[in-house]
Amino acid sequence: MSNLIAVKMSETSTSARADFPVIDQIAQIRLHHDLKNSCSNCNVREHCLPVGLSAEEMDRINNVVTARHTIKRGATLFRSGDKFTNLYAIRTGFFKIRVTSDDGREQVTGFQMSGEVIGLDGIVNDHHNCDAVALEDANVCVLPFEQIEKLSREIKALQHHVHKIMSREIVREHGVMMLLGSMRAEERLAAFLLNLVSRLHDRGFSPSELNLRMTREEIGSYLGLKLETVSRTFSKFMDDGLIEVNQRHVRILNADALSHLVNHEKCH
Amino acid sequence: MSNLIAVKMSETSTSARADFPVIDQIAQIRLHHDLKNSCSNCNVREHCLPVGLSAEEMDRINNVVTARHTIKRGATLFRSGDKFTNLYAIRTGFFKIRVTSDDGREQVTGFQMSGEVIGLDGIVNDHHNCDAVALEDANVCVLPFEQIEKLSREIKALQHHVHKIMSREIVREHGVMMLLGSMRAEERLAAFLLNLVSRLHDRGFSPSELNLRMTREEIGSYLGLKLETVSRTFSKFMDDGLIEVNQRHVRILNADALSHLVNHEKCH
DNA sequence: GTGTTTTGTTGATTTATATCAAGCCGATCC
DNA sequence: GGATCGGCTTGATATAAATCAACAAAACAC
Repeated sequence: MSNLIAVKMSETSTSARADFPVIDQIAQIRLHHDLKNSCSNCNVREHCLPVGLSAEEMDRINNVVTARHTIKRGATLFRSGDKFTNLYAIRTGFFKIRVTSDDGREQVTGFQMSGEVIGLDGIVNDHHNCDAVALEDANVCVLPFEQIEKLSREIKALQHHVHKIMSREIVREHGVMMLLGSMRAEERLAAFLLNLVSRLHDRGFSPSELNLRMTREEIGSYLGLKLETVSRTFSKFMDDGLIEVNQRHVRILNADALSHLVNHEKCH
Repeated sequence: MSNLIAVKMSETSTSARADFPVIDQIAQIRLHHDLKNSCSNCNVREHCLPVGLSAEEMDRINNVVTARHTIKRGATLFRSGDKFTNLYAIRTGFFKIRVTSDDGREQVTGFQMSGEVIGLDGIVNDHHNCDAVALEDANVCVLPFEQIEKLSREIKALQHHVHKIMSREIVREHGVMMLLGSMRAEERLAAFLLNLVSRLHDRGFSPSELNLRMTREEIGSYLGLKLETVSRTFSKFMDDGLIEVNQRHVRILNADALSHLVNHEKCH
């Protein structure tokens, strides 16, 4: 009980500094399904789990999560070609997902944060087709996919939740395709910042401040731009008073203007 | 029985002219689950359905497909905002899938053909987030999603197949993001042509000839290019002897060179 | 069949972004 | 504390693709 309160307080304090919570450094742990580690007490459960589960259903799902992994900054959780066996629910930390073409070109396809589930790409061919690289020390729940499928056959709400997670990813990628296919550099960066800050806000962080976990080059890869263009566009947004940038710390001063940039194609 | 033979013969002949089969024009039909219309006799079943189903399982899945729609060229099967209730398996015909931004910009996110399942985008919010527009007269099986979910809980192979279809879409979109984010115009068009012709080949059509069902503008939207650039790139490929273009008919003369273009970033 | 619209091609020019290059800043390491 | 290195910024220049424009060729309508 006191544990629960401590977690909530630490949430508040980290939220105030517009940053991610610091996590402990245990390399890998087998769970003993104590209160502290159960899904029902996890502060990202509203992202990973369906709502309205019975206590019994919650318990069964909890039993599927038999392990957690801690991934150090810079390490990969899985990489292209790896055999697919698990999905991973991010508890804490921040990942980039990237695909690599035959000739070695890299493309970042997403930045994923706590509460998000990664690894769905592996289902179709039983092997992953992308790499998941931790951009800060991270902690993930290991979800053996066969067990998820088994339980999905028994718990309707879980089944639908899994479908929603996959559909959400498809819709998200539609948005990225729109961004890459028909937006200009400023629009892309504005959309990127607004998306990030909104997702962080959902998780109790500041609606106007964020700490970027990725380099300009990684942002560029995601947005289909070169790092110099990303840097220049940040500078332009600063000059225009839309944001304040200090290294990787960004404060959004005029979200409306950014949003207007995204939604209203500049007239020529 | 004679019906089956007729279908196979028509397949062969259409395949020979590197084109899609012409379809009948019934606006909408309720199925009577006769032999002719059953999934087990459908010539795209290997795409829509899992392999190794028992006769009883096949029959139960067949009963989910209670309707078909015929969509005329230019008509939409579903559009953004529509309530989501069904997935659609394309029997014949060709669709473009497009998303539209708030300010009216369109982005084609995919071109889907027979055997492919569309509508997955609608699951997450109970509403579709994109439009499916027929680029030629089309015929689709209507798959009420609730029933798909119900049957998926009972037939393990169907459940996994649904998951694979969604995962395949995620992986496909990764590829498009790579294309849009890090390839140049020639590479994009080469990748597009090779992808199209390969999917057509899977369906029994020519491995080197295809009839484009979309305009240069639609290709451009998909590839993040303007129609003039698409046209010029076609011309360049012709000049280089890689392809032969007559209107919308394309013959691939040097697939290796196209493939080399995609996989080997041009040195500067 | 003729007129009209849509679609596609090609050329001239502009422009957004990439590329090349230099220097700066902050972190890390002896 | 100074040296080193990765990450970032900014300027000058190059370039791929967009834009503007004219026209040709199909497709469609009546």
